[in-house]
Amino acid sequence: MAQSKTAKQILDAAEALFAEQGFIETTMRQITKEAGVNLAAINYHFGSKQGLIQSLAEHFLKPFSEYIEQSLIERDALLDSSSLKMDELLELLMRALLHVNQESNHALLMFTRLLELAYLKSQEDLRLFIIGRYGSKLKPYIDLLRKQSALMEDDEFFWRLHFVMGSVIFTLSNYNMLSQIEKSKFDTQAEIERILHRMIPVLSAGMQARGDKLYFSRL
Amino acid sequence: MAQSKTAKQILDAAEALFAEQGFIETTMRQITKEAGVNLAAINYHFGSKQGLIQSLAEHFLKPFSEYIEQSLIERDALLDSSSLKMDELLELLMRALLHVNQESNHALLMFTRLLELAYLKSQEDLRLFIIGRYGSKLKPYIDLLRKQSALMEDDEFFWRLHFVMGSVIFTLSNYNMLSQIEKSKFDTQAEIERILHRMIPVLSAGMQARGDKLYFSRL
DNA sequence: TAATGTTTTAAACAAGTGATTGAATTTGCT
DNA sequence: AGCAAATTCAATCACTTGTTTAAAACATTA
Repeated sequence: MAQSKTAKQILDAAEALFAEQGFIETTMRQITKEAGVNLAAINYHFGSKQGLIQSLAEHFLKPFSEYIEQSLIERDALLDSSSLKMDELLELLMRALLHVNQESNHALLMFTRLLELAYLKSQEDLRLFIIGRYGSKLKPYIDLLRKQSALMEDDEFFWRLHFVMGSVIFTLSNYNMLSQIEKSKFDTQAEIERILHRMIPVLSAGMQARGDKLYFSRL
Repeated sequence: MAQSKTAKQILDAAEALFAEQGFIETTMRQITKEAGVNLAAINYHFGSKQGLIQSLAEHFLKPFSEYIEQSLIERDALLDSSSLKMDELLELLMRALLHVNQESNHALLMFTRLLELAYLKSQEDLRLFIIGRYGSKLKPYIDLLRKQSALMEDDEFFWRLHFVMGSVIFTLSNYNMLSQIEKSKFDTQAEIERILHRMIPVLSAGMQARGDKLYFSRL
């Protein structure tokens, strides 16, 4: 058996709690209580709390990056670099995110928490782990995104990627809390889909916008 | 007794540490050690750690919102709602952020941590405190932003504001860490200024982008 | 069945957290 | 100066964190 019953229960409980509260805020006692297992089970099966997080990280990042890789191959985007326009590239990204979310309805938030942890918090370990493991897999996609963006220098593109990531991560992180306040939980999956789609024309316009040199001298 | 020497030292140390590490990650022992005061001083002068955070919150949010209020008055934007175009509104926002940063070079990051805490973490107390205290002051600015955006429904605008906030918060949160890695700390203030200005055309295009009818039948 | 390896359990550990106390000290005022 | 209020201080409290331990229970297999 590749994965014991207890380990599976821990992963499920941790996924839900991490997605809802974040990694640091979630304690091992919460996880094990929710999972109905002993406190020591996490250390026994995953070595440490960090080990549990990394285990979950692979679980979500792998299908995500593979989905993007596969999509690019299917659509021959790697041969013809102009076959996919900006809107289509972004929609592909959104589809990849939703694909991750199909495994469980917490997956997307878990995924977001991971990036949040890797980029917002000073968690250099996890950050390097993610980049080293999935950076090369995602590079072709980034390259395509670059080609469909407005003409700009490397550092300008670098920062625009941050703007895009910020929008996605921030919005999805917030969605959880906002949905509780608005109590419009009738159809979470469809609602997330709608928000992600709202981003496409906005981010597309942003990436294609001409960088205005006027501002650099004005302030 | 407007502010004792000890309280001032605590505020300075807390500002630097909070900006660098975040609120939860920074302990009272770190702050008091850095400030060269006794551990109990925080509770004596601010009641609690949360009291210290709220005190700092006011210290930064007040000049920020007042700067925006004042700028709108000076430029007669409240009388003529079309006097300021989208780019100018966003530049005004960036100027307000930089204005806050003039008091100290940690101010902008502190400011960002505050919004991060209020929006990303489930800190309902601070969230309501901020909205209740500064929401009404910033409403005129939001209204102007709305008027200069593409025609859209309320919820669409609501989410686009999130996209913008996400870009700003995420990018500024990241800047601190990235600048350490790139060790290009030659001129922090100018570098932040450059990044903020990079956002203007991107965010401007995003807010003015037409919502794609393919995804929404309502608009 | 008996022995062996694996898993679960309750309890405790070590290290941290923010908050509180009461005595010592400093300060401000008449 | 002297007294009262304000402030500082070391010590400690009550509590939480992730982790470890060693015995108990379970599972597997020879």
